[in-house]
Amino acid sequence: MSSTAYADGPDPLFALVDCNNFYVSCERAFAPELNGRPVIVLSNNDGCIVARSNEAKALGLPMGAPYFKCRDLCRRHRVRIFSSNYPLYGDMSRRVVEVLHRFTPDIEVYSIDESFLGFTGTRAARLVEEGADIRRTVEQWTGIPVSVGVAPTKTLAKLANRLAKNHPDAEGVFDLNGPDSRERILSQVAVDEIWGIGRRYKDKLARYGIHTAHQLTLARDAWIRKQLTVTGLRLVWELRGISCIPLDQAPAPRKAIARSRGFGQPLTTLDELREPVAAHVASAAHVLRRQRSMAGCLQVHLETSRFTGPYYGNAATIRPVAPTASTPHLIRLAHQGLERIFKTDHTYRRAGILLTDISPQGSLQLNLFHSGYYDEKQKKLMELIDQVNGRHGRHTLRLAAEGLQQDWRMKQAHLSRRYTTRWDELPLADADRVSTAPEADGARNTTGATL
DNA sequence: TCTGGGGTCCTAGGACCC
DNA sequence: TCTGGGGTCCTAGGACCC
Repeated sequence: MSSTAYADGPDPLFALVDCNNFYVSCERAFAPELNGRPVIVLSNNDGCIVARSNEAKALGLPMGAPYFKCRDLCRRHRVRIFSSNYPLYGDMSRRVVEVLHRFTPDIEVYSIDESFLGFTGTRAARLVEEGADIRRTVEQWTGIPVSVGVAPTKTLAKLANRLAKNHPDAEGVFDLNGPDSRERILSQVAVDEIWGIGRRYKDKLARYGIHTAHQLTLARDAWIRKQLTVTGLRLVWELRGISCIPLDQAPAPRKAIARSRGFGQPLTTLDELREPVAAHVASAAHVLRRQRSMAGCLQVHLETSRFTGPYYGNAATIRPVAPTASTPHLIRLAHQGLERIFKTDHTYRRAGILLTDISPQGSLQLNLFHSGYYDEKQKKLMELIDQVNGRHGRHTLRLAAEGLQQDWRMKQAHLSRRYTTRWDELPLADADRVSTAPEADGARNTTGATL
């Protein structure tokens, strides 16, 4: 991109807005007594640490660590523990994006807690001031603190955002727009802090004596292309200040939709396994229909524990006669696959499904000899189910195959309320003090477990 | 006892064809 | 004796992201 395309002002700029410790901040937004205390959020099944407050980071609790290995440390320091509450985080994320839309229409929602914003023309010139404004507004309106990185490319904006978080005097906004200071800053950034450079590439680059972002920008293009593929070359150009990765405002439909989860307790029989497999299919098929697609291929997989005992894992691939988006059809196929790979005398810990060969609905080549697996009648039925569940909650209508007991459901011992998406779990305002609603349901904690 | 889940893109190599 | 060359499609695996 060159300035000639924007004759009325400076080059376009990107701002990356990233929520600080997002899941922890969501919990804090409804339980202010958690401010200033160490807080962590656990992955599904309360397995690993996936979010930490700054106080928890300071205690040395590592990201991604298995919770059971940190339990003692958490207990000693009275760390507040939460199970992942995705309905809450998803809704808070939507609110943050809504606020961002007040600042620019050019937004790429990159993940649940990050968005790229695009600015051109004269507004780009005062983007640092605007960044401070964005920060104030989002925090005031949603309760979520964010950091803002400003730069001429998305890769540099990612880096600027990291600096905004780590530099105390940055006050949450960091500008990597000036080419002069950039060289000095990049020579203090380790290569694996760059978006797109992971551990493998870090090791590889270290073998050639490249340790900092600045050193990487000095490497020869042909060499980079060979070592890091075209993706890496693009990234290095971006570090040099040349924008190669455009704002992606309308993400393409998914090419694969996966659902897989460890069970809350091990399962051993085929009958028990049918239920989670059916539930995974129902969930993936819902996403499939939401993007108006059909799947031409389905995989089922099944595993014992990777950590204890002899490992067994297997997968089956099944193709419907024609692509379909019908939950009952897909469940039938998944169960066929499950029967093929199931073996007795194993304790299974995880099952999953994968939908691939995804095509848009309506593109089906009609076969004269059958009416197609996803005909109008099927489609109407599925749309009705999706509508009801959209209005009254995800699990209002479900197929018998998904089971009622659902003993395999994941462990969530420290779940907070769904403050923003359930009427019966709303926070209550009590005189001049906002508190959480009294315990209405024994299975849910108001503010997580106290250890 | 207890170790997450869901994606994308790129490349190399094999099969097959002319 | 002498054993081409190029294209396409598919898959597995590697690397990365949050």
